[in-house]
Amino acid sequence: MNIENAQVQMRKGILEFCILHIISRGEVYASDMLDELTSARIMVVEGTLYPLLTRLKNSGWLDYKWVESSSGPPRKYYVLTDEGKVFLDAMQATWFELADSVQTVIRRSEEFSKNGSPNP
Amino acid sequence: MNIENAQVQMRKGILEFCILHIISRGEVYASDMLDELTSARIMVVEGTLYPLLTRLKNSGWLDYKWVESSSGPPRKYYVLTDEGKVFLDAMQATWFELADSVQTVIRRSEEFSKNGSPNP
DNA sequence: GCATAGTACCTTGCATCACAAAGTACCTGT
DNA sequence: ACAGGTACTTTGTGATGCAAGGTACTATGC
Repeated sequence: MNIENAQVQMRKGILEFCILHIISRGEVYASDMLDELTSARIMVVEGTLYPLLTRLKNSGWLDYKWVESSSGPPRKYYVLTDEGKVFLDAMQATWFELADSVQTVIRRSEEFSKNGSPNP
Repeated sequence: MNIENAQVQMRKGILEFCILHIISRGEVYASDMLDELTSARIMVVEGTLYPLLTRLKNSGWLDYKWVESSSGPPRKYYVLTDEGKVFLDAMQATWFELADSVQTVIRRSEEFSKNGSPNP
């Protein structure tokens, strides 16, 4: 295992959360999402995004409609369903808890290297 | 897919980072790690932890030694190798970047719901 | 018309990994 | 011996990120 692989692992699941967030703002299609994620320095490729969108759709959290484009093939514009909004809220709570837990672990290591074992 | 599954996905890869952090403080064995992770509200079970430790060992980031216990079977006490320390630093940088990227996505959604589209 | 390029969406196959469940081995107390 | 607790291991399953290749539609150039 190398650092690139580890980075990929660390991002798993969080992608889903970020994509739901982006769709929560309004109708978007896949290329919009890729642009937004890229600008937030979260690299995603089509082979990851499309199956993920299909899964979220099949779970009932997304819906989409075909929209004709003036320059190219039609696009799938996605929106969040009401169930999807509930799910997104739950994911956000999970994210904050996780970030806090990781911060706890990091803080303890910092205290340890400053003071020696903080445990009595 | 349900919220439990999504939470599991979100934690993937981050577990590895947290475990390396815990081992970085000094020699510990598996039950120590489980206690520490549980107290940080990161639930892990043996079936996850042991294979992960084996992977990290095989990657050269951990080493261990058998230590006799005064009450029970001998224990494997793990320590970070020099390579492991370098890897942990890289993982930590990745974590902070990822947390920042996610925060960026969340912030944009908040701005959107306050002001409408922030894009000109 | 026809070919080329660009855009958008989809599918296949592979490797990785968390987890549940069952198993192995060691030590202590009775 | 035997039961109970502790510690480490293994097997099988399901989920999923991703690379690579494919399909389909539109516009442009000739």
